[in-house]
Amino acid sequence: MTDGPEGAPRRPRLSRELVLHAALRLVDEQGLEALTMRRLGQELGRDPMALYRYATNRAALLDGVAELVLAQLVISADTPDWQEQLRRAAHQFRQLALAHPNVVPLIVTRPLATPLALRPIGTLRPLEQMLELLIAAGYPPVRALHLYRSYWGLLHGHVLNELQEVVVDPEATDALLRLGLDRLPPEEFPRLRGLAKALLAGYDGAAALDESLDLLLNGLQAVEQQAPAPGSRRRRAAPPARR
Amino acid sequence: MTDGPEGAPRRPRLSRELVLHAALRLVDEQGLEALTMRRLGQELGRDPMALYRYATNRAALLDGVAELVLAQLVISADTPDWQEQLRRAAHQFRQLALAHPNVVPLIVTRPLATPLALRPIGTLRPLEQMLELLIAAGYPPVRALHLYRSYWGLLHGHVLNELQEVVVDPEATDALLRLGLDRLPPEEFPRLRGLAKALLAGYDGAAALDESLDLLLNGLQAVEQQAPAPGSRRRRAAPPARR
DNA sequence: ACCTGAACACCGTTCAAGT
DNA sequence: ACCTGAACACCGTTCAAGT
Repeated sequence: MTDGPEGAPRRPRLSRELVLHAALRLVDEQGLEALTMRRLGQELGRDPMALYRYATNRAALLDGVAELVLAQLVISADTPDWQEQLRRAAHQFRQLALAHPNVVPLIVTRPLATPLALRPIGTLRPLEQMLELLIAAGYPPVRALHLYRSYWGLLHGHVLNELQEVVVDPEATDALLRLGLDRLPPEEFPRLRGLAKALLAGYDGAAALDESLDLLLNGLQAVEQQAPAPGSRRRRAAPPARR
Repeated sequence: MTDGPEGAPRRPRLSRELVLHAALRLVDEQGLEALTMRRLGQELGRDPMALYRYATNRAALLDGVAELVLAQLVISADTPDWQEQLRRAAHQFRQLALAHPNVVPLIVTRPLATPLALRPIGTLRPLEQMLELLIAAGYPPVRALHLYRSYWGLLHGHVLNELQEVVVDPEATDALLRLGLDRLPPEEFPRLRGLAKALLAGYDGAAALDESLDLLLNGLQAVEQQAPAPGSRRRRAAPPARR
């Protein structure tokens, strides 16, 4: 830690944290494919082989980056209003995705490669916290698990949707979009072409996320009313703050 | 088929279709990272450089593979019951995902790299068809677009969820899962550890998808009832065939 | 004009050789 | 015992040299 009294400059002692933060920076700034052992080593002023002390693999490096972002998500269970808590976590997740768009493919995709119990611990913590939250709200554990899956699927689906709307150069959007649409045969794509204006208008991601959450929470409530209700105060699911 | 009267064996004339089908097979059988220009060339008995006639890029190859799968999805608009149609398309999409799990990362991820109007045409066709379907059902075009996004996000979220549950070796699942769960500190992960049985029990993907669709369609109906309704017959959104 | 394949500038990872 | 870096077996893509 003391970095060595007269250690070479720009060569702080490595650590897993330091390596992963450098990896995240590389991904944020230059995209996923810029994250190679060799470039990361160079970024840190080390022999690329040194990195294998902190990640057994390039795959482990990717997992680590995803974990670094996901671990910032906190779902606290010690709150009276669990629905509001889910809503806040959802918007927090959305902000993380917008802040690290290049990491989103990792977040949604890496779990496909690893059985749940073997995933990086930082990605399991939000799951545990959400289970705790829902169980504290009165849901039986198995039902809490199901609800967690719906919620998580919703979040993944949403950010994938929203990030598709982001265009690198908003200046060129108009021309680019029209160019692209003009490429489509009019007789086969009348509807899509007709929606050019709406597509250009873009997408209010926060509002769309709230709408999806409304659906989920309202749907839950509907189910509760005709089935054994999961305790906790009965409360409208509609969000308090709409735009 | 005829393979050329006396063409060299194993060297049928190339075409974009043939190249992409070979690429898909490679991905299905050996995973995404097995799809390289060189291995694909070898698979086809050609110089890898020959492939550049049919795909300008490895990225274009990836897009082509995703398109090949997605283009199998058909949303026909000429049916009386549009909700049932959405439901069928959703299950069709699920089946495609299960049939080509290695392609799913491409399907959910590649659109992030390309503006909508410039995507492979085969991936835009389902969008156009769904817009047609919803507009025929009475939705204003812009609303149809929003609904499409929710629906699409739901599908992506669902298959990502479901594919996480697939375990390569179901024989070893039990041991592996317990091993993994035991790795987690009990005091920090009591809920997750307590759900071991439920996690082992697996996941009824078709049922979960239907539940999500119920939520979406019921939620839609709820909105309609308090806003200008989108024409078309009023009908319960609950699915006809449940398990 | 078209096609081929040598060459370039990279990769991840292993492992022998050094200390 | 630890670390280093040479070496291996790959990559995608360019482009000059052939036809």
